[in-house]
Amino acid sequence: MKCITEKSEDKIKDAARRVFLKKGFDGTTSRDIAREADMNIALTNYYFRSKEKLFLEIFRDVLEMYFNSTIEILNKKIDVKAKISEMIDNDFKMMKEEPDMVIFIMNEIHKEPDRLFADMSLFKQLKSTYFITQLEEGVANGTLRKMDIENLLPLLKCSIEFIFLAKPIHKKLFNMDDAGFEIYAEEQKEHIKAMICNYLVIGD
Amino acid sequence: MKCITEKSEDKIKDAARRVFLKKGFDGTTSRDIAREADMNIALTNYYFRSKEKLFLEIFRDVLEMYFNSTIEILNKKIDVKAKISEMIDNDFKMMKEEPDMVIFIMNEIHKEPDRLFADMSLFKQLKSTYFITQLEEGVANGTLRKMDIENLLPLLKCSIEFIFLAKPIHKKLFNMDDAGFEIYAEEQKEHIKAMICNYLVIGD
DNA sequence: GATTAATTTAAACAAGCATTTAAAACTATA
DNA sequence: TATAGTTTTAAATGCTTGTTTAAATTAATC
Repeated sequence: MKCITEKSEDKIKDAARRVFLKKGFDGTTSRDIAREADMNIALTNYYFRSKEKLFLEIFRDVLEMYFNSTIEILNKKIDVKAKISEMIDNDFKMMKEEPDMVIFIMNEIHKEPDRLFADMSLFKQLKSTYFITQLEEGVANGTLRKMDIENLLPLLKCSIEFIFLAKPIHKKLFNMDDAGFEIYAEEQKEHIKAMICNYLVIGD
Repeated sequence: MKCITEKSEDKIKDAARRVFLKKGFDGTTSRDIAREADMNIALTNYYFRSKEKLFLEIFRDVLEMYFNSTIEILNKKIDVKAKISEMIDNDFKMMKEEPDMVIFIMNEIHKEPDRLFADMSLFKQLKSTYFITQLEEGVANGTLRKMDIENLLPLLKCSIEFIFLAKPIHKKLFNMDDAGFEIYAEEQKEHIKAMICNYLVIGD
């Protein structure tokens, strides 16, 4: 992944990504980024023209990363139960690899909803996945409860993402260390899979 | 609620609460607060000594507000199904009244987890509610699935809170205006109640 | 190897930041 | 009404912010 001699532009972008994800746009200074990248403070503007433009580039990338794996799974030719399980596993993996991502996305969109318009194509893709067809077929078959994608998708996303969002609260409230939290999260994951399938799949 | 002549100290605190909730600590300047309160910029420091101290007072209040109604409901002498329903209704109401609250809490804790230590008593209260006894009794009875409070509580909280957290995304993704979102949220609320009870209560 | 272009640098820029100052304007008590 | 205490004010504090400058250094082209 990492080149021997990473280009300055990429070095800055990678560093900025790390800092922005941790501290958010408002909490990050140009000097923070330069320090993290180990580069001169003027180079951010030389390559990206402004802090705002650099941020928007990164935000676009992060949003894409957040949605891409989901879209991929939703289009897989596997049955609904397996798909739900994989969706949740994937979210779980994502939250472990990029624990700052979801709170970052939610917070930046909350403060400036227009930032969301960065990439419309992602939304179009999400609205035309094979999963939607599967749900409709299942309802017609009588194997699935009637439920719109609008209602099901957030259920799949929220449960895992929320416990990572609220990780500090959980650790404090239930006296867990990081290892304890991992065990707890795995437990929770299985509950969620069972609960959603239970509800969606008729006669499960 | 609002006095005819609100004391300056309260005027500043109320204004600061509004601004902090909307923009977060980093995104809020002393001048923002003074402008919102329509007061001289020096008065914030006159009454609260610093922006940080004012913030911590407000953060404590918000955290208390977030947990208090939950604790109250968990201690009610009503059956588990009714309690779950009321918990979810309460979260729903809270998110409509204070849409910025949850993202604010999550974000500030994420950036500075030590802020959470502001009020330990809330956590103690949460860990000794009547609901825990009820769950244990239900498991002993064979009426409830074996499930720890650690696993159940986040399920109750996450589903409603998450769709409000991600409200801009939902509106954009599913082409909703504010009215449409309200209808959608009500729908989702009923799904969540049914799904959780379905899973928890044996033979439901 | 000289000349042009691209990159990096230290220093400076004005604007905005949280906070402080000291004087002014109130309010309450005598 | 005079006096002491509280509250509010405009102005200034020193520091940090994002961004720019112009010179220095490196790389590329002939």
